[in-house]
Amino acid sequence: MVRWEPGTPERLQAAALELFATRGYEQTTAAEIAQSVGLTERTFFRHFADKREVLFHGQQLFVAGFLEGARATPGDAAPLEVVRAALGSAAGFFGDERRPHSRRRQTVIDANPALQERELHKMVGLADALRDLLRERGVAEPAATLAARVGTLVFEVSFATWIAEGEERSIDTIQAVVFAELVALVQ
Amino acid sequence: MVRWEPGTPERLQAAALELFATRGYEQTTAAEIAQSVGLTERTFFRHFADKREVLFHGQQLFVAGFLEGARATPGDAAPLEVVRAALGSAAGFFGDERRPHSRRRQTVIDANPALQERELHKMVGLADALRDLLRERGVAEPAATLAARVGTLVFEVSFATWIAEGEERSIDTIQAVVFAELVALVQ
DNA sequence: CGTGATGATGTCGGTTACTGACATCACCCT
DNA sequence: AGGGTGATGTCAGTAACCGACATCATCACG
Repeated sequence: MVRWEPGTPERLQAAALELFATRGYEQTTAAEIAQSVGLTERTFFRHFADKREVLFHGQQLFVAGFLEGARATPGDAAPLEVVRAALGSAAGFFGDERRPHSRRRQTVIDANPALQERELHKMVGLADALRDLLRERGVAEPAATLAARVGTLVFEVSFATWIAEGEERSIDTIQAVVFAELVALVQ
Repeated sequence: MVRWEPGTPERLQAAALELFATRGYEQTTAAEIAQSVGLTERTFFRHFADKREVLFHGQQLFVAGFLEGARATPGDAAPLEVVRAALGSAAGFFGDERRPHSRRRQTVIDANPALQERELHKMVGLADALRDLLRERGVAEPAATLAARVGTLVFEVSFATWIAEGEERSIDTIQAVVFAELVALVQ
């Protein structure tokens, strides 16, 4: 018999998603989320810097994968090749079994500007990390920033498509299409 | 003698920028901003939906100009030409006389994640409006979203460069360079 | 010239997000 | 057995907001 159930942040996250999806984000208090898993509000805020963060726990894995893909590329690869590698490696985190959960989560985010702001900020944070990686490889500005931001843009658009009702293609496939569209656009 | 001084939001904005720049954003309360121009906290929140918004008052002019430039383009122009026109027209709002103020404001934003989130959200809102305009002109997805987001990306990067210490080129000039870099990147 | 509508503001009370300080208490190591 | 550790609880406080109601110069209109 353990003193505390393990996986506290995960249980809080699951409870939060459930409550946000049913009652709505603003109609759910942090205290309610905590109580629904037998904890107090204070404990909630020990695990998450703020109420929004509860929906973003676990993203480090995705971010790490994204950057790992970029890093695994040869040191003299063209910026857009590094970006492509990052996208490919990130796609590994979005298998078909994850689609329903991602859909549910995204529905909550799309309904709340406060959560959208946080999501955008995370994406730009990821782009900034990729930009730094490109700079270390000698890519100058503004090319490094442009390449990195284009990478997260392609991901965002692809993810939104992957999530869409009725969509069945893998995110890999979608990313390839979106990337091709972008290249075709810029001529 | 008028009952209320006119330009209440503008006075609040000026006071807020001053206080944010000196004391810091989080160390400044909405009540303090209001008091510094002889008003109450409640009045502050009647003019701004939240504390962050005070720094974004007046952006409608920029947004309107951006979209106006896009709309002024022939109906069969290529997506990227529409985007280019939007950028050119937006540049009109950033003359040299505005540079010191923009710098000061951006310093405050760059120092506060909460303000960065809001700024990003505004940019994506602008991209969404441009995307809708492109869709009305028959541009399909994901090209419409990609073109629109690329437009705000070029603006963001150009603006950041324009703001940089020692930079003296006009934002027009910078935008042309950034745009060219982006085209060169995507080959 | 009175009067009632108007609109920006003030006042007040309440909720909720978040924080610091301190207490608790099962577990683990020695 | 006993002290250290780490996650949690408790409590009090600050500040961002919001709803409801009061105030009061101005102004249109009769």
